[in-house]
Amino acid sequence: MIDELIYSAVAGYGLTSDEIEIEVPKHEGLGDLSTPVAMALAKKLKKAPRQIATELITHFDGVSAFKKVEVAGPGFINFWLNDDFLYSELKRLYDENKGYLRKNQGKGKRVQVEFVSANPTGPLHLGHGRGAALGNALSNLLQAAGYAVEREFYVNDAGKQIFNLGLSVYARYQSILGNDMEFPDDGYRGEYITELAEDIINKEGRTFLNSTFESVKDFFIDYSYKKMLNEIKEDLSAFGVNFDSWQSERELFQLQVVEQTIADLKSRDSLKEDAGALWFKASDFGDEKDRVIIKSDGQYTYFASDISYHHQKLKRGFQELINIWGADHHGYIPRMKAVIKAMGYAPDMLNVLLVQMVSLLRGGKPVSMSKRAGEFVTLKEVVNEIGSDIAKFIFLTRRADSHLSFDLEVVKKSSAENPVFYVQYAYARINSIFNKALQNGWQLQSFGNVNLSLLKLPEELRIIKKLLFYPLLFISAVRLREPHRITFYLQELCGLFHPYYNSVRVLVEEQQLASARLFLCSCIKLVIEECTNILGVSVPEERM
RNA sequence: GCCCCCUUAGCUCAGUAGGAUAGAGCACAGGAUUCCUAAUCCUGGUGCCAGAGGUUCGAAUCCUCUAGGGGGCACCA
Repeated sequence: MIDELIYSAVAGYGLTSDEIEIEVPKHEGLGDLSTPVAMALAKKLKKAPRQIATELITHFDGVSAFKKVEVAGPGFINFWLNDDFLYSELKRLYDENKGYLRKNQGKGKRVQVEFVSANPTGPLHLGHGRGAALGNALSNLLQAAGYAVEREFYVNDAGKQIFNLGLSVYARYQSILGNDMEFPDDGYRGEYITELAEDIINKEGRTFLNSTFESVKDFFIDYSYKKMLNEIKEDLSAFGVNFDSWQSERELFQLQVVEQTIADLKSRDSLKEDAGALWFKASDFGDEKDRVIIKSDGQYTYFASDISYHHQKLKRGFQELINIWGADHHGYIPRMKAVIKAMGYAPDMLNVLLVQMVSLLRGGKPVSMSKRAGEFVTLKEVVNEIGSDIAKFIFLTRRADSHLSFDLEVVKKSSAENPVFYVQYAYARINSIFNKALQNGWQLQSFGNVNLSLLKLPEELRIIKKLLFYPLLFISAVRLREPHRITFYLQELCGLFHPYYNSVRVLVEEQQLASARLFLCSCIKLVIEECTNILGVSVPEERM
């Protein structure tokens, strides 16, 4: 690999490869690759950066990969690659495929990615979809980088929200059957509550008409949340997002995990009693104040089971915990980190990625999304309307931590607003070239002695470099835990392919040249597949 | 009041382990199809990187303050 050549040259200066930045310069006149490492070393060595750079480049004398190595600007080292080197690397890319494209940064490290984890008190909304798309892509990305990834959905099937759900359905049930009762203030009001109530009427009739909620609550609660959870599973599955495990909150109580965690914290002297409640001394571990675990009425807070959930995650042996949360939970991070610290683990084992709000427009007008009021756009509706590929791609063309707004009408109507088509179309075109080639009697074995040095056009060399530099991009996407970088790369790659397709014919008369170009197309196809697999977006085999 | 995030072209957004002349798509205008898919391509220009200070060889990127937008500050979940 190219980066390794550079690493080895600088090795004598006591830098690890992590500290050596390699970048693709913004302008072509500045070389194919570049490193500012001499400038980084300047402080350390107390020497002028250009002087260091001038020394460094002597290491590249006679390295056949480089056509030219130059010191430029304040001390950049710019590299121009030999065409022959590009061709042989491209062959390696084709032969080794994923082995070439991926870098094993994880080395088997066990990472859990917990995402979505929506309360099963209603359907998934669009914001959940963003979390789902991100969690899914991030998991794929880390997996590709050699991490042992487990995807988990935490099911809040205990506590007050579930209770409210059951109560809401109960109230609706009663009122549909003519028993007028006041609807609970903090109840859920969506249409789906009525559907649940009607469901129960269809199955059980008027059985519960004169029962108090207390006497039938288990039935109403369990029926309702299980049904909602099922719908959530179906919606996610339709969205193309799957989990390895679903951790039930209830189970944590039943298996006494919560008690054990509290006992553990007690033994570490991290708890205190005050005003009849049990507190976690979060302020000892960097949080701004202490937090209640058991209320003075004896009830556990939500925080209690969350603590034990994370405790259990750590005990399960994960070396890194990634939580994808809505940005409205950001205030929760310090206390969770405090818990990790209190339990004797490094707080940076917990990595919380915040996903900002999604605001949805329809024809320029905002669509409101309040769950309680029952007016929200569900993930399902959006997926039905625009498809999961478009939805995912839009979510993944933004940084997680930036507010996102998109307009359903715009996204639907104007295909140009859907960059995913641009990518899919490139893929379909490549397939189409191959179909045509096969019809013409061309055979795959032709790659055996393909002569890549026929790929001399500037467009071709540009594409080859783009392909070969994918691993650099991959590394930084993994390091930063930012799948959206893959999305942008993909658009750039296709942005090179389409013009090429338009101006250069692949299946030319001259067999050797056609073969070389087909080879190039094959490599583009491999990389598109790799990227879209990570993003969780489909690519069409055939005509679009 | 305190805390977190955001502010980059008309719009939607990239670019931040400090690096060279800050990018893309859309929108707008004109053009391209005897030929592997026109959901494509080509040609047009746009920036007080919200503002002001600071740190240094170098700042959209780091620090401080200000303004605007969003979110959070429960013995709720």
